[in-house]
Amino acid sequence: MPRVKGTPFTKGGSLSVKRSRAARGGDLQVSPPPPLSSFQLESVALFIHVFGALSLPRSIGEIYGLLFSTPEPLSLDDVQTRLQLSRGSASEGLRWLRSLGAVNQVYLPGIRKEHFTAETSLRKLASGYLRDRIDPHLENGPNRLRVLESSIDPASPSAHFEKSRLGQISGWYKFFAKVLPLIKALAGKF
Amino acid sequence: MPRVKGTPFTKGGSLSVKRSRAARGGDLQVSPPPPLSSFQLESVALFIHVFGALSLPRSIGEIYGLLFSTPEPLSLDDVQTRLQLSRGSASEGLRWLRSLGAVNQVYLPGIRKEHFTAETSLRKLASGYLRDRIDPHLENGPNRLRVLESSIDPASPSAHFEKSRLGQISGWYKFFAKVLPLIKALAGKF
DNA sequence: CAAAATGTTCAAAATATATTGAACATTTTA
DNA sequence: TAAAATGTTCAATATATTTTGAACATTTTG
Repeated sequence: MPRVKGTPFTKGGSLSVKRSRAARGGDLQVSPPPPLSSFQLESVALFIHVFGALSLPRSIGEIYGLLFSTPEPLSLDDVQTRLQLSRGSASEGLRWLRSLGAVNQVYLPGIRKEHFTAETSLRKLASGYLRDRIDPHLENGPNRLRVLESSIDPASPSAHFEKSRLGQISGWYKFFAKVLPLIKALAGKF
Repeated sequence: MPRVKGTPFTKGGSLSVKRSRAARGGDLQVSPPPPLSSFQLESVALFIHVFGALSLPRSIGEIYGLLFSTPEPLSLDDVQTRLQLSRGSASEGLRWLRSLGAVNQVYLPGIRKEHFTAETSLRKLASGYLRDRIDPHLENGPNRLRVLESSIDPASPSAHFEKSRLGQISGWYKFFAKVLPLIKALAGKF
């Protein structure tokens, strides 16, 4: 069930002479956006849910779900029309997914528009996500540890306690340094 | 740097005769909330960041950071006063952390108020987080797979493609079923 | 080159989430 | 039992994030 909310009507409306972007471009048949198959609908719902679990916006889930459930590569306009998203959302969502490596660009000979397909290799998905959303935090780790350490006054009575906490955190970083590569490696087998 | 925003003054103010909640309770000295040490300040900043990476609210990070960096158990009022949080945030934040297992209740003999300390065992932290925020999604997995499968029309020309996608997803679930216990096990060593 | 097609950006609006604080519930004390 | 202490809840408000859409930039076509 994509797009329950949305803005059902715009102010400009029928006054405008030049056709809307959506009405102009893309597929040959114009007005009625091709309805989604039930497999597509279910996939979109599933990925809205999955991406939501990672606190990612609904539109991202919708776009990935659509591409995942569609055999042919789709263009920006296809995505926008079929999901009834705004141009901006479709563009930024696709860009985000691309930068993560969750969506691949496909060049179709003789066709202007860029087309996209879903990347389904778990290895690529996982490593993209970890690279973009987890690793950066870990890279700052040593820095943060140093700052924290320098905030300890060795003369203070709590210095001993604070040092033990510092040790704690540094252990956590080591854990992540060990476990992340392991996850990436395992993901390669799926 | 906790609480940059916040509401610095209230309307009722000095008219009210009965002392404010904060002024009444808790520590012996009344008005000036005990200032945080620099180690505490840095810890709060660190955990706001860490929890933020998991898209969790700032107040949760503040509370955990304070408890983490404080040797003595703190009461709800202590937390509220030192972080300048609202009563509701402190209460709900502590409850959330408790339910996750990230905060332990401590009963101090002869003292009414409940007191809390930070749980620092990575095993407990990780398994609490996974149990509350990840496992539930995986448990729905088989269900979701079944729904998705039943949305495939075997007669349709895309049935073959859709079945392969279904297989893909079921592989992903298997990956998680394999990797999560592994993470929990490894966390035990840190 | 001008017009059309395509893609991106970003300020404003819509939506979602977190925080506040006062009312309420419960327990303890005297 | 009444008053005080403690803790929770939740409607209202504040804050943050997402979405929209029209303006803009860039590329391609004729």
